[in-house]
Amino acid sequence: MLDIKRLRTEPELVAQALLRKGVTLDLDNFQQLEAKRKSVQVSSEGLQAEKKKASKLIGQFVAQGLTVDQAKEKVAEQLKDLDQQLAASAEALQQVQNEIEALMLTLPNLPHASVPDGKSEEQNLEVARVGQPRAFDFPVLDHVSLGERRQQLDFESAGRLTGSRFALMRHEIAQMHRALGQFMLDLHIEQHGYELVNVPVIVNDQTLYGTGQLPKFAEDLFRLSVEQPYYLIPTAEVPLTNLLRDSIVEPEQLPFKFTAHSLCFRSEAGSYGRDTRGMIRQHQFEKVELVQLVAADQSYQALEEMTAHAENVLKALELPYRKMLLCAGDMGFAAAKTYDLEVWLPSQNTYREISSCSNCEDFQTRRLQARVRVDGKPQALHSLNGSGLAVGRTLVAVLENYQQADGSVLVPKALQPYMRGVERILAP
RNA sequence: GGAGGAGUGGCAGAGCGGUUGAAUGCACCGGUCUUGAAAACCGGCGAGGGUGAAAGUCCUCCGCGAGUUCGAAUCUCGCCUCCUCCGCCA
Repeated sequence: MLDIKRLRTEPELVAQALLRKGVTLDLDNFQQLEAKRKSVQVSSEGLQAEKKKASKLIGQFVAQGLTVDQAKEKVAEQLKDLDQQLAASAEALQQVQNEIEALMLTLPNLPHASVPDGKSEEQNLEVARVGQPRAFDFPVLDHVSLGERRQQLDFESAGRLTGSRFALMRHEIAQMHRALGQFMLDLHIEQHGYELVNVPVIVNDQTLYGTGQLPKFAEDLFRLSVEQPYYLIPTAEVPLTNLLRDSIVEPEQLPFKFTAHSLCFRSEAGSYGRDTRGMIRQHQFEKVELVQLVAADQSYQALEEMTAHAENVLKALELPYRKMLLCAGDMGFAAAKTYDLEVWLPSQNTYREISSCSNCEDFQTRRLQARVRVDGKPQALHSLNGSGLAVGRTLVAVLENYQQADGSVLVPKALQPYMRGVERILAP
């Protein structure tokens, strides 16, 4: 959530920044609401103060020896009509505040100054290109053909067991998938200094409000049909970032660096017809997530580091990729600055997103009340999240980039220790 | 699932209807003393929000939500979490 104080003090600036994200803020409406809120809140709190005083007065009289009825008699004049006014005033206040809150919840984070203008992914900026796409002297297969040829990728069974956009992996492909997750976790724990966390994949609505998935993006989530407001997580970012909710930490505890390997669930509403073939876009997938909670003045350095941590996975697996700086209009709701990593997919002859690393600044932590004590005063932390990496898409990239003419797939050197030394899978 | 018990500030722990945002201790910060440190002593020390140029001032918060009352940390109801015992279970 945006800082409402900023909206009050520099509304034009905020509106301009929002425009870069493609959001038009009705300033007149906002300022009207604010004016109303101010007057109603001042009078409401004034009435409340009056009532408190009167009640305390009764207490004093009783302490001096009057009976309760006598005491009430003495302040009856003051209390007259107060209740009615107060009730009306409190209700009015609640209503304006609800309206303002509802408005605030729809506003995305502001883009950082270093983020380029742009409406969609066409305006994203390529900032680095690493590795050379391999030249193939045979017709390349996509991962679906590679996997189905040996009955190790089975979308038909998954479709029967559940429905579309689910995958079933077997044997060597299932093993490689598992190995990838373990390999990534170890890298982040041992080389990059992250703490391993095993998170629940079901969370309540409050948690999803904290990171900004609710209320705006409810249709992207799977909600459980139980009495409680329980949802499947769309990413481990949700539980990891919420770990520091309602807490004030000491500066020396920073930075918090969490990693988790989890299942992720997305309803993918509104993406019918996109990436329908294969494992690129699934309702259920695995991801190794990186989350950092850092001091406000450290977050942009942390973003560079965290992106490098994700890149190190691709480098270790020797997968060609490029690093994109997202333009303002293509960024997510909570992000102030985002780098996407896109891996080369030979079958599509293009780069496809495999990681997204964002600095959310204090957009999430403000709601979460995740703070650090600086000079005795609580200050909102900055939160960052990044995929390190999406495991299913990494599997796709390995299968396709390491494929051989006979339909087999070489195992990347770095992955072999995680597959008991196996050097090749899907051999004919 | 059944039966009991408990949720108060960073922690421990009082308060169980009246000027209580909350005693006391520990921790923490500042000071006195000391060559220095420790001890001792003195003082300070929750969060969120409103208003104000500021000093200040006001509101809210004792797990969460309703209710009773002029007044609730204290009473009533519902929910959540944790602990103990029984049952079931991976």
